[in-house]
Amino acid sequence: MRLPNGLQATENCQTCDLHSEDFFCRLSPEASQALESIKLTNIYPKGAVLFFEEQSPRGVFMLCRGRVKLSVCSADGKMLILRIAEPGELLGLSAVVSDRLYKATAETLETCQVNFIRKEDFLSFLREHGEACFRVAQHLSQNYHTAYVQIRSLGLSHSALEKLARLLLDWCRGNGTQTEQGIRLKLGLTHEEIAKMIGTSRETVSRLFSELKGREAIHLKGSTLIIRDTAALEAITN
Amino acid sequence: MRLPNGLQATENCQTCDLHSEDFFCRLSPEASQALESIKLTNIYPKGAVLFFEEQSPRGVFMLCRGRVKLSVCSADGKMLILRIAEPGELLGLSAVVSDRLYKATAETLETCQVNFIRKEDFLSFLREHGEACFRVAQHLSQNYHTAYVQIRSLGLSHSALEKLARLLLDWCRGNGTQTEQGIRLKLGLTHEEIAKMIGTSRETVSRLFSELKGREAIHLKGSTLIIRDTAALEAITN
DNA sequence: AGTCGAACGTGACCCGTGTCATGGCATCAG
DNA sequence: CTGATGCCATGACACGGGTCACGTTCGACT
Repeated sequence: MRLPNGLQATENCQTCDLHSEDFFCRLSPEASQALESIKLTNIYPKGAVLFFEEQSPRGVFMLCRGRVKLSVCSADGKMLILRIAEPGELLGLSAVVSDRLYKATAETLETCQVNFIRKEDFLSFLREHGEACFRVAQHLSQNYHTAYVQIRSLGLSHSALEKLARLLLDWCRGNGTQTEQGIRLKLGLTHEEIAKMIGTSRETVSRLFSELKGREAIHLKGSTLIIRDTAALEAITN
Repeated sequence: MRLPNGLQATENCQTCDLHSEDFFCRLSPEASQALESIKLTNIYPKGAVLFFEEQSPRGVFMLCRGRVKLSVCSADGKMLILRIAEPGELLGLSAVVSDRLYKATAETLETCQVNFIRKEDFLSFLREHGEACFRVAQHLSQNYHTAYVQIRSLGLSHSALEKLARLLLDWCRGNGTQTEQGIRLKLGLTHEEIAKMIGTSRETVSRLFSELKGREAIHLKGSTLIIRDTAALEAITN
């Protein structure tokens, strides 16, 4: 199960499947309680925007249920998706901590449960709870790491095929389920969105999927994708 | 002046020109003293490697004097420069905080003075000093921000020219000095290294500089570059 | 069933740039 | 002076992939 209920999150993190970097987990009872008292729980429908790029930060958003798309946009309308945030993540964290503008736009991909904490409340919470502060640092480290992975993908790839292969292998680790035919995973994104994740065009993504199908490396049926030949993908990424 | 002496760094930060995100500044006397007692000062010659990509972290490096190149390398030898670290930065921070491997290689570009702090010492220092912990979070935020800028540059640019223009404008903000002919800045990197910063080839960088000279946007004499037409560069970046 | 819009597939064309190759121009050691 | 080395400049060429165009498939709704 995903995080079952925001209000109980701090008590039952042993039983939920959130990653260990989840901010809720393993806080002391006092810190947990302080956090409880300053957070505001909201439900957002699909397509809602939590915050916009270049907006001045109002606070941080703890994602409890649902996925959120984080993207940036250039002046001429070209868009790049930074990542898809999963439950357990703290969005807008670096903007609040370093008192800068939000650097990305956060849009829900499905119905989401979100706990909002006002900037001032969050900062004074951090000032009083050193342990939480350390967890924030770890969370930021994690963000930095995913940014680094994307930089590698964008900057070191020789072709769009290589970037796509990297992305698919990444998804395997996160959401893949092993079957006898290969690793199966549900891709909840359109070709258009995949294109925006690897900085290429929709048409190219279509063509690359065709190519990988031709090479028998993958198999597509509807929105379920089966990776038949992991080694082939790894060979592409060198 | 740059950070004049590692041992006095915490006392005279008011007078040094390090950025406000500098980790040394504005710690309480107790925290400063604790930091003093666990740091080890070293001098490295040009070309020395502080740590390698994929190495397990030994500690963090406070850069006091000199510049350090942070780069990543793909399996087939292609290299990408993440950024050039300036005095005041804490290198290897995210690896130590989140207990992962170093994600980049750090190589000195010139003679550098560096304070090293062992991982265990640094973590227990953070545990005992909440204020330092918050500064670490801010520092990581800053790192995340520069990573984000690079992602924008790599992912949203339509051409190598656009990426180069972005890089030059970036340098203007950091190291540029206004003159009557335009903004002058010393480029301490070879074309090869510039190419590795924007993910292109050395030849392309040469060609692009020629093109910008032809457009009268810049002027090159030796290693000093004069930006004659900032607006032209901004137009390129949209 | 039919209709409509969103998402996907694929061909044609052409610009940008990676790669290879060659040569100029510094600095430095012998 | 001469050769070596590192850095920069520039031409030729091939190819990846962005863009435009059009057709197909799929699911949602009436």
